[in-house]
Amino acid sequence: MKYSSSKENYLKAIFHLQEEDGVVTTNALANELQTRPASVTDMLKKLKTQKLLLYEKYQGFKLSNEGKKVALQIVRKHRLWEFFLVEKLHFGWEEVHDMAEELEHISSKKLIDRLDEFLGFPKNDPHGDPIPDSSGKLAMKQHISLLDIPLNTLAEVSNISDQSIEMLELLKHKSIAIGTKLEVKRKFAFDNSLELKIKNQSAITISESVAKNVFVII
Amino acid sequence: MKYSSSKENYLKAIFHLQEEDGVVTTNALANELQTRPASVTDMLKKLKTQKLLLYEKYQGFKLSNEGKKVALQIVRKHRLWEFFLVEKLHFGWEEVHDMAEELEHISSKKLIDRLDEFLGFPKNDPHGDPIPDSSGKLAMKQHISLLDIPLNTLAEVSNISDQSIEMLELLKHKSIAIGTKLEVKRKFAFDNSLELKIKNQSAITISESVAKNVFVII
DNA sequence: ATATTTTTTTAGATTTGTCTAAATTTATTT
DNA sequence: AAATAAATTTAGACAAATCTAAAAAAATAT
Repeated sequence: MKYSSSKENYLKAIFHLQEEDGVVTTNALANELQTRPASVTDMLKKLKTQKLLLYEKYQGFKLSNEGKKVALQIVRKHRLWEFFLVEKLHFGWEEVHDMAEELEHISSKKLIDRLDEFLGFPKNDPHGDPIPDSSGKLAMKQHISLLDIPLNTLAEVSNISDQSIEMLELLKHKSIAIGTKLEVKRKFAFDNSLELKIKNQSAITISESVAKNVFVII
Repeated sequence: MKYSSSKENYLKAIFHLQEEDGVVTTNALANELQTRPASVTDMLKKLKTQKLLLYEKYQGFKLSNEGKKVALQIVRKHRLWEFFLVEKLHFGWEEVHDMAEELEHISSKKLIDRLDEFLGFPKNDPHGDPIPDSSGKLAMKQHISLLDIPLNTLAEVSNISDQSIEMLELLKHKSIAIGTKLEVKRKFAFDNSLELKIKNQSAITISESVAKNVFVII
């Protein structure tokens, strides 16, 4: 079955919001997709007709199994293309998102499976997010917030949950990226700010609000 | 400026028909795009409004300079993606067309220039068609002797330099004519004879003295 | 528990690209 | 040169995805 780019975008957005907040609302979805609530309602009805969504008006909605399957294939495509753009075409991981938004709608499954093979079956995309396998299975791995790791323990940045331009700009300035190895040296109780040490660099400080969006594996 | 996939398809189709036949007709274009003449007329008006096409009703049409420029960028994208699919993802050159039809509408110019670089600035796509450079310049097809083309590369017979009755009789027997598409499968060092494969036919052998008079474009 | 606010949905319009059927223009025949 | 045929265009309709404005339902506050 093939779906329009627009439908695919809805499915992906619902999938992400569902993961994050458990429940998805019409307004939240409209906000995520930069559109109007009325447009969302229109599309929800279409997705229901195609059995991609379980939806009763005013009663909320969530993806059907089929809808989840389609969403995972799009997530897979998005993340593999991002990996390709960074690893092979040498883009920075902060500039690939928009290109991947387009590439994720290329339909051929054979193409994406070949791309996966060409890239060496990567487990995570350049932002640290896991890449679903060919059958759509998503490996869960535990990302821990910087706030929750013990002092003086080497940790590797695996994921940035807030990927706003502003956040990325700040992290770039502090030399923090996916894969950066660091240790938390001090925690200040007053404002929950952290002092970090990155190998071969001088100590830096980040606020609680930044730290809670930086996830690591230890 | 960004154009819809549909507009891009029209521009590309007009470009190709223009190359081939000099003049393009509404019917020919409808046939090429598998659509109806009425739909073509509708689109021609839109393309004119956007100054991509010079068009006066009932008087025929052709691409403006701007339209040609856009068409060449799409051709560039199509051929680079085909090259990528064959060289990097190991698809056969006969199975990549539909995928490239989708990929050619990915908008980022930076992406396609990086891809070009990644691929080593190839001059021709897997079908032998020339790839426009970053500025949209299209290298003129050169006529090369069959003796000088690489193995397993699709070539189209463009010229026969010796047009004696004897030569033409021989070529007729071998089913070789202007426009015939073939590949050189083997070169025998002993007598420089060649083994050729024409689509849908069994392999044939020709001598060096015949081959040097058959020119092709790749 | 009623009033108010917020969220969601409906009704009707708009844009893009397509279609069919009919009209018009151009080309071809006799 | 008039008649016929072919090519092209117009008129009016439709589907997909979106929008605005208004109505309906649910949530919240007094």
